[in-house]
Amino acid sequence: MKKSSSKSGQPLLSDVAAAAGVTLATASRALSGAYGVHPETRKRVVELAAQLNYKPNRFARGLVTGRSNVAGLIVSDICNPYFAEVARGVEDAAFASGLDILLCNSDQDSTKQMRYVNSLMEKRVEGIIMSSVANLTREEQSYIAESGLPVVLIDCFVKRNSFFSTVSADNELGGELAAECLLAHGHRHIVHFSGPGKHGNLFMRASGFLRAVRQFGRGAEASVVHGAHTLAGGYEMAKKLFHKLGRITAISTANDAVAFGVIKAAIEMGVRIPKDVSLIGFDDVEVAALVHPPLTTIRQSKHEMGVAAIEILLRHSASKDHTPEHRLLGVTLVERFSVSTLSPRK
Amino acid sequence: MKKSSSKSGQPLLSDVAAAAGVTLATASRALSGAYGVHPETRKRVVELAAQLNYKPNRFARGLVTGRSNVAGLIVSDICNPYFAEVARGVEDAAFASGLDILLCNSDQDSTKQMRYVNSLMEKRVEGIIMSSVANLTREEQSYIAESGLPVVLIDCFVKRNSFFSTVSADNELGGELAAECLLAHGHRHIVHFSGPGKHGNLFMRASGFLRAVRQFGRGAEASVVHGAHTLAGGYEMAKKLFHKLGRITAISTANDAVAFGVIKAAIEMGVRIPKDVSLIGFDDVEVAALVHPPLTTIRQSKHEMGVAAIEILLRHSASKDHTPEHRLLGVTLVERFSVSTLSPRK
DNA sequence: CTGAAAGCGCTTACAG
DNA sequence: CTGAAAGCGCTTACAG
Repeated sequence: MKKSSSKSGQPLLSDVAAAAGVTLATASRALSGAYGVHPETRKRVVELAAQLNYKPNRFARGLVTGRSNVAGLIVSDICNPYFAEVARGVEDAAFASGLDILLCNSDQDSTKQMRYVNSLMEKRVEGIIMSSVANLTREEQSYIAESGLPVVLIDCFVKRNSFFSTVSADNELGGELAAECLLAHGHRHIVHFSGPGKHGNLFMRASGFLRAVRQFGRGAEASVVHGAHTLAGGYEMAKKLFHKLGRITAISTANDAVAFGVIKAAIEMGVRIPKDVSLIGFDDVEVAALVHPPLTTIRQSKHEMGVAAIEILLRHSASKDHTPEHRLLGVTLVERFSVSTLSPRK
Repeated sequence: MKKSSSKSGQPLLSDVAAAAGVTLATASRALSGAYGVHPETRKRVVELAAQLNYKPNRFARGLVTGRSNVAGLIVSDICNPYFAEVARGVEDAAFASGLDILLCNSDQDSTKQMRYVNSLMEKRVEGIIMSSVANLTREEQSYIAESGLPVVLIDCFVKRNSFFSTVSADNELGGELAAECLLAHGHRHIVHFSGPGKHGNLFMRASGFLRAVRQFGRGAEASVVHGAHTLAGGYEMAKKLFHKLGRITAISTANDAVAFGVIKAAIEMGVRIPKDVSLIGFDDVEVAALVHPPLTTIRQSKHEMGVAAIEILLRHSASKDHTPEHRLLGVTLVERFSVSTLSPRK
């Protein structure tokens, strides 16, 4: 007697039920671990399923349960080590809970991002984690919020956000720490390379930075330059600056990627760090310790942030209560060799 | 009249059909772009669907079509920039074709990897792309092959592979290029830091390397050290080596991550690169240009490899012919500042 | 503890 | 060009 199976050739639950001499219902219950199945029966079904290489069709299951066991993760660009580390945290926590992750690169492009959001909704994901995404318009926010899908934003400030959970580093404090470090080393003419004007969390870093200079700088001067918050952006900003450094002795950057761009420009133009200018980054990405020179920077807990995001997502997808939850994670200064000490009266 | 909708609150195709005054079948055809729908009708249906925020339930569609429009991507660790760049290529090509990507980190752990494979199969993915995965046993290979799922391996050598498509860099040539570079700079006592013994593509690099030394080295000596092919592995191997450098003047590594580990150890132990030892990597990851010193390395086309993998995957998932296809991509030497020239008779 | 049956929300022959 | 109906492969009340 030939075994019946789907047109795809895959064995079906009915195949294992038949083999075990029970009905579909019992086979289903045995496999799902539900109560009310005789241990013997369960054992037989489970064994047969394994033997036949039975794989439940998730479409069918999803159609009735409404659950996908998949979460969406939208990052700007997985090639940026910062996002890679966050993604790893997300993925580790997800794996531990039996969730799979759909990866999306937005490139900070809001059209692309909304295409992904819609695609994720069609796939009935359990929720969406967005890390430093393109700015959502008010309409997009409510569009997503109304869908009822749990959303958690990682290190992504949204104005008047009443919809989404967030997990962030303490960006303002980080900015302050960076400023204090530079000040403590005697720098009094400082530039902060920030992201594009409206980028929320980078704005927090800049404002923490400026506030600390104003507060503790005893007249030290700090200015902010806006650019892309990428390696390329840092490269551009640094090229321009290096042509006329003037009295500037130190650069603080919105993130390590920008700092790497500064380093690249410095190598090309023969500017020595930290002899000619000091440099401090933000993120403490793994390679920060390996660049030339090893980068002094502000560390944030990227892996933990990913893990926290999954925790919140899971809690929300399990209940109907989606009250936003906000988590703020600490930051610390890690000193390496890109900041030099200036003699008091330069 | 209240609109009927699913228990999840999402509007259904029947809602838009009703609103448009047509049947389910027509609504479905209008939305799917199939032939045989009056333009006017289609227009009406499409507009209503948009207006109602209708999102097709992919479970239902998948159940009948058998297609998911999702591909699986298994990498060792997305935090390794090499995999991040490959993943980006995969993702870009996938996005262009309307495919979504399920990201899996195997950590080179074959249990974890097989758990992922099974999970991907249950989700009826269009195929699986594996990048430098844990070694598959013969049984695992046929298990996967028998499932009929298209698989493409990226830069991952499998012994006597008759099942899976592959896209690889020309690893042997890369090894040769690295050796020739070192030889040309006068080095005659060289160590190659390879991965764990059995790792296929790294083995190719090592053997290309050794062959070139033998062939063109006029008596130069090269030895191979095996370790983890990660930053940590490179760090370990370098620490050990730096304690007794002996006559060694150059190190070649299986990949850039290992080279970064060597750099880390060098910084810690006060070994100067390239003054005390020269160093050449493999991959040409973005940050290779930024480390201390900027790394001379072998470039492979990571993004292109990801794109090629999706191309093959798509072709195979569209037809029933899964004849394995093999693609070999070129490599080039990129010289930076981590290799110094030795005087002839050291 | 097990079975018979309905139903999840679509797509797709088959008629007309 | 459109409709009525079957069916994709499961899970889950509802009975027994």
